[in-house]
Amino acid sequence: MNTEYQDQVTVFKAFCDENRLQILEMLRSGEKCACKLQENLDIGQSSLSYHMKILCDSGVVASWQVGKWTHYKISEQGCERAKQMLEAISTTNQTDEDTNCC
Amino acid sequence: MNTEYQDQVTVFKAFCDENRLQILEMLRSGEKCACKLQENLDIGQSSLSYHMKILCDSGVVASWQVGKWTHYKISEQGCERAKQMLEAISTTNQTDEDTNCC
DNA sequence: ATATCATATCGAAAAACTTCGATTTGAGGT
DNA sequence: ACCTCAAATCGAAGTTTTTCGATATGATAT
Repeated sequence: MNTEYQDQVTVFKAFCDENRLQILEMLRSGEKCACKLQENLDIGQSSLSYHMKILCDSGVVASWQVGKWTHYKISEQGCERAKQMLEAISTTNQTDEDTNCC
Repeated sequence: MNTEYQDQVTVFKAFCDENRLQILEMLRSGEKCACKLQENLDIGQSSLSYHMKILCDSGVVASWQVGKWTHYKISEQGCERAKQMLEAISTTNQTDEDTNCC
């Protein structure tokens, strides 16, 4: 039961940090490699790597290697999954509108 | 610049905790008062109150008083706002697809 | 093979989040 | 006015997240 929600936590955690949101905004304009992302952020290299891992784990960002460099882009598929999750969470299914407890 | 993202963090934080996701699932079937929510959760009264505050601050949940009791329900408006945010975050606007740095 | 460079990982410190029990607040009931 | 009960707030403890500097890994170039 608890593990059921763990998936959703992993996804939405992507959007719960200002640095990650800034990274996502940068990726909106097209794929980027880590060094490019680093330029506009006020964090160290290891911190960026940490955030990119969280973003990739969420599925919202995809990465691939090109030589020494790691490239990142927004994953359409991952975003679609996030949207579906949000839709599922927020859609009411009024089964007991009348069952008031107090 | 930082405050721009703070809004989004506040919204998505609602979905980043298993207890809060469980609360949201309970609210999907209709409005509930705190005591009803408490029954199905393994946390104390003050912790529930803490989570409800985060949910209400996000806008995803709305609350109102009925006598001594506080009632909660999913806010259609708040959910719509969250969806729009997610849409905005994940929609690519390919302005520099060619600008590869490395 | 050695050196170099980009990124990932590690370990520890700092910051933020979550939890609890105790107290406060605020609405009703007597 | 006083008591009771539901929920909010407080302060402290426990847990998780984020950060950094140092080191490891892995690919390329010399």
